Amino acid sequence: MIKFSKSEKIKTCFYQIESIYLRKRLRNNRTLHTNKLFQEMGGINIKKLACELNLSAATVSRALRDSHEISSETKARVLEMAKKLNYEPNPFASNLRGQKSKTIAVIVPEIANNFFSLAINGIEDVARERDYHVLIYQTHESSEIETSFLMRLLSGRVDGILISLACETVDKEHLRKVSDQVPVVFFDRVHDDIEGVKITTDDYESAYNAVQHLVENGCKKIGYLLALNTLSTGKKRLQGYLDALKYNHFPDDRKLIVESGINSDENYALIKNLIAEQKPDGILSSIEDLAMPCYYACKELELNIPADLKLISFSNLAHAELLSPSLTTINQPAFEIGVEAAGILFKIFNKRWYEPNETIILKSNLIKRESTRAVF
Amino acid sequence: MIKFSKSEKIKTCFYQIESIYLRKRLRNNRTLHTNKLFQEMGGINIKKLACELNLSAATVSRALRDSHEISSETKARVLEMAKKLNYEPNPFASNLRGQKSKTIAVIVPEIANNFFSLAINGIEDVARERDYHVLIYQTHESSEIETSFLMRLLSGRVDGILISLACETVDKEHLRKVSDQVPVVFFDRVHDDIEGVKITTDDYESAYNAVQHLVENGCKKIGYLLALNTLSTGKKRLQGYLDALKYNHFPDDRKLIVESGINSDENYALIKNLIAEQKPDGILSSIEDLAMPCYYACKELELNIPADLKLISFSNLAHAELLSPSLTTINQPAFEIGVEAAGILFKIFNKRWYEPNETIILKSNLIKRESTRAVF
DNA sequence: GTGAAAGCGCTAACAC
DNA sequence: GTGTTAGCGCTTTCAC
Repeated sequence: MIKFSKSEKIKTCFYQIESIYLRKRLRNNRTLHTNKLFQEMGGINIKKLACELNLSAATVSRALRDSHEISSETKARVLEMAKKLNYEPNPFASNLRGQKSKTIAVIVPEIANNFFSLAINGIEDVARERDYHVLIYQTHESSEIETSFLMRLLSGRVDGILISLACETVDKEHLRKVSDQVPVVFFDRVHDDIEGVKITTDDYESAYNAVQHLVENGCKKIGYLLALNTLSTGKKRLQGYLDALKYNHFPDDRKLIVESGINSDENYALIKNLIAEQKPDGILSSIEDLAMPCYYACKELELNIPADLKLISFSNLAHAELLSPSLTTINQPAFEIGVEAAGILFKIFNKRWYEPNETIILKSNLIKRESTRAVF
Repeated sequence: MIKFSKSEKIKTCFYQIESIYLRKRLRNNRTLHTNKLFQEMGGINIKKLACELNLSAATVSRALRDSHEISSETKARVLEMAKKLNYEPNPFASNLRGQKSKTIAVIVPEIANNFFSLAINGIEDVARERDYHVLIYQTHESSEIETSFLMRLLSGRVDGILISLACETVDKEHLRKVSDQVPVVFFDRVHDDIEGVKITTDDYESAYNAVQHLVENGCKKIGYLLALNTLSTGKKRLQGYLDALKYNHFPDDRKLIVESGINSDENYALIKNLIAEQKPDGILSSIEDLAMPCYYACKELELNIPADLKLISFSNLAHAELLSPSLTTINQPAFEIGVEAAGILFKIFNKRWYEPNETIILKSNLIKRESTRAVF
């Protein structure tokens, strides 16, 4: 038996692989695949690993997946060599074979948003625990982009999808088509009339309680900054506001409701106009982005928060405490929503989820601060 | 010639595929791959598409890639049918074949951070333009997690990597190994002694100018909240601070430098201690997370910002303006960094980048606000 | 201009 | 306990 030194062994392995190709090339009289030889020389794959160990690829594959058919001695050898050569199985090959991608997709309107980045944080944590990969897509609130992402994900690229819908969403048909083919879990921004598992917060109750909080602290005329109204999420917040007004026998004055415009300049103008014209003494904002302009508008109109106007907003601002004045917020458990949504997706993968149309509702937190303090 | 209705045609196609498998199964006397038939009936693939069009898979493939060999009439037919059947090529198959994944990875310490979420926003925008997918990983500042992500990406899962290093990073060896095999672009949190393309901001100048700004507004004793000091990014900020002190003939007092601790409670204690004991009249914070505790500490120590203590911080807080008092910030162009980093990665892909060791420096913006206002 | 067939790297089925 | 082989869906090479 001839003994090889390590480097000689590697060379031998390379020549062995090369000769296979050369033989085939001669046999078929074909040109070699453009960069095949280069690839063979470059990356380390299961064949080379097997060659190095004088084993078959199948055995190596089994050893790496800790199959019971393989002797523990062989397993140890394989694992050691795999580590030494930094071998990582090619995911595309195994995915193609096993029809599993070990990847989930997260589709959100914007990443650079306190709520969504916290939710993604939660999702990524859960995914990492399970050695899953996370693809991120942002729709910028465009239904068209959203649909195109969904269509691109139909091809088996991901095992499941977590989605928070764009405001503009109308195309429910596409959503249904997708969720027929790949598990989808909706979070926060949902549509009640689309079937599926949904994780939301108690939007109705939160809005209702927010109004109650304003009333208790002396508000008589409460405005509402409306957003997400194409989604169930937004509709519930609005309904909570309206029902709370009714409960307090406040008139239902639509002029007190401002609907978010097309950009932040327009929003600012609309909000300033609301405050100047209608003179509300309290405002509930259904999203954080509409609460900030209130601060600026009050500054410009020389109104004092909370003396002249009390403000409360759905928000995941980390530093609401440090605003001037500190902002009373309805704090959604964004991280937990991400964890929960991802957790359910994995349960679906493992066939441990039996409620294809369940809605899980997490509780938001009303954090009372300066902006709604009673002033006598 | 027999004509089929559409549904009959589909059935025929299915039976045709089924019969292929059944024949093989008989021939080989093997059991059918577990879920093969189900798969065949489920997803739409190139074979079924081809079958539907009475073409070969090869022709369909070429038509979809707009090859010049295919007649425009055929192309049109294929495209139409592909659209009708919602056909999306299986990415794992094409990736396996073409050794391209159309995917990039982004590795950051934390997603839920204004700077990183903005950078990811920029990256995602560029990726979407090019029909690339974006994988997200967060290291939570752990070098171990970072290395394990990098190793998992060695297998060809991604065409390139964008990374902002964890503070804890020490394992430069692994980084080198990875960047030998797959293009890597570093952004913001970089190590000068690792080779590679880097996108950073003018950290040294920013810190230097921040100190100058404090001095100009009357500060005589300026503290520094130190972070990222294991990285070049942090070292440059510190050096900027130190050099500016020297320029102003301020003593180089290490007691004025507080190094970020292991958690936010410890940070708060350290910072409060610095302010109480050393009584600085100005503080430069090298990261946003250390600036916020200053507000709380001043509140507790009954010190006024900016009268007793002026504060300036590296930060991408959207609402620095609304803090009380509004915070003077060194604003990094986070979105642009993301765009730039992704842009360079794509240039590398297209072999249009020839500077494997270049550092691109974008300018940060000093935004002067209340927290550093001169008080006389 | 189109079809047949090989092969990307891996793993399941079967053989021994 | 290990080796051989086929095939995941796609693209490319060669044949016509």
